[in-house]
Amino acid sequence: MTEMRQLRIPPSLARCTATELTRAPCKNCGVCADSAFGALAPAELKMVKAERRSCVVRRGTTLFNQGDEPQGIYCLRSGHVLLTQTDVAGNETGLRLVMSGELIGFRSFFAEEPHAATARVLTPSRVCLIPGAVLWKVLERNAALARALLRLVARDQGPMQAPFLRGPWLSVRERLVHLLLIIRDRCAETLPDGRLLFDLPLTRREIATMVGVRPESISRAVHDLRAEEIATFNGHRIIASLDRLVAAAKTDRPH
Amino acid sequence: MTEMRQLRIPPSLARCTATELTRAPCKNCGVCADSAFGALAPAELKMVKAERRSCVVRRGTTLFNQGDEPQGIYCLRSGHVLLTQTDVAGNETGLRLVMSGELIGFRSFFAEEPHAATARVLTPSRVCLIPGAVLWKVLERNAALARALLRLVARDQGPMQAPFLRGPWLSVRERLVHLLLIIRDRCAETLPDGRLLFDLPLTRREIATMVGVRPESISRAVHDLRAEEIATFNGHRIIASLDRLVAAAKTDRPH
DNA sequence: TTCCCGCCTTGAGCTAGATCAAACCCGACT
DNA sequence: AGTCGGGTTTGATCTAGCTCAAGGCGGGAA
Repeated sequence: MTEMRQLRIPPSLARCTATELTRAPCKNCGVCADSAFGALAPAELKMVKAERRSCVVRRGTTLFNQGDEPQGIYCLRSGHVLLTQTDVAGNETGLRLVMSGELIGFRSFFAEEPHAATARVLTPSRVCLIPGAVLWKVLERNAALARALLRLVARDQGPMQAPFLRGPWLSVRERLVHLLLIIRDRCAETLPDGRLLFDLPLTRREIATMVGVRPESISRAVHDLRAEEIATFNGHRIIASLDRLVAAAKTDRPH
Repeated sequence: MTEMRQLRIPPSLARCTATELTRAPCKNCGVCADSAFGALAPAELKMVKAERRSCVVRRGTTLFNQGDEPQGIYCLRSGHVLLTQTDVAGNETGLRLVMSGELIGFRSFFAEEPHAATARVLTPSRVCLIPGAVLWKVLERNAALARALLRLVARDQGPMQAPFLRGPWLSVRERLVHLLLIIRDRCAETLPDGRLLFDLPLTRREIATMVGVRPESISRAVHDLRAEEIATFNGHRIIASLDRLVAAAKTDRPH
């Protein structure tokens, strides 16, 4: 318990059982080098590596909750995380589906505001927390990192937040198709027969938050897509034909 | 004409008539000091002031179009600008209503991508363009500016882009009410009798893009709001009672 | 002045998706 | 095995907002 506080693990993680909150040394991790932190000089990278802490979390854990004060930036070394925002009436909106290798929580951190979203773990994940203090220290003297982070934050309003995905212009079926196309390059693998395999344990409710409709509507849309042999949803396996997805999208995704 | 090219005025501005494209010296302008550029040292501020150029543009002018390559950051010294995004099918979405004193175009500039939106002038405006080269030069050595700009960009996904404003959860009437509440503190003045006055020449169509519905629906919602004595829309004048707006919003705006 | 074009308003119908409800499936727990 | 609870499916109904269409208003140009 004392150790956990030392690690600056956010309170929401304190619920984790001992087995999943393994302290991991975080050696030889290339993830950070691939992300915006590629701009770091070796000495600076060493500073970051020395300070950051990693842990393993299971599905359902929240890395942080809407309203929490940011403590730093999270780096998702493996697994999947869903960022959602809930309004006062309790309506949940999916903002971003985070894949392994991506950073989490940086927007609120740099906005210097409480987290505007909740980060919930979808699949067993290994997560690093890079404390804010180190970040500011390194930023102080590395202009290239500043530029890389500005680019990261500026590009954050990704495709999943594209207004056209939620506007009244697309049917539920089209929105679902667009969603698959949007996350395709980051989380789908191509099967030998050319079809796409998405391995994500998304509930109907979670999908619904991402395209702004009700879960029942997703059920019906899924049914339609199967009937038209465009895509099948079996548990956490989604298998789809790229050609038919593109055809069903009708209007190409912009930008 | 040669002078205009010297000024690095974007091509979309080249359409302006001579009278509105006045070259203004941009002296004694406090706007930049109030914005993120407050982090600048006097010498750096002088660099920026030396390089930037200002011009006066009329309603309908576009500062830049979706797809254009960013040339720098615009500073709106006076007037109003609407940022919109259009998808391949021609559906327009209003992203941000820019008020005087605010910066424009910084997101795409720092994303180092073509502009994702079009900036259209709503009321006669005076605009400064701060060329990208100066920005990078100053950023190189001023970590405080980097932090301020990170904050600016991170906070950019403002309330108008809040998902709850477009989701299926709010009626058109409620969305319109929320829109007024959202822009209130930045563009409404309080009349002697306590009511709010918004002085903005917004067409029904422009309002519709901001809340993601059809112009006809706005017409009907406006009619309702007048009937219920919540707000009146006369040309470019919107007069509303704050109390009744808040009551009509039902669910308080989150965050 | 007249014409014209774009914006606004209002009406009438239609339809996609929300809403409510029932039944089913399945894994976790006792 | 039995129970329980959450997720899913499917049906029936309802309604808000889209769509199309017609008419009015107003400002700018010839």
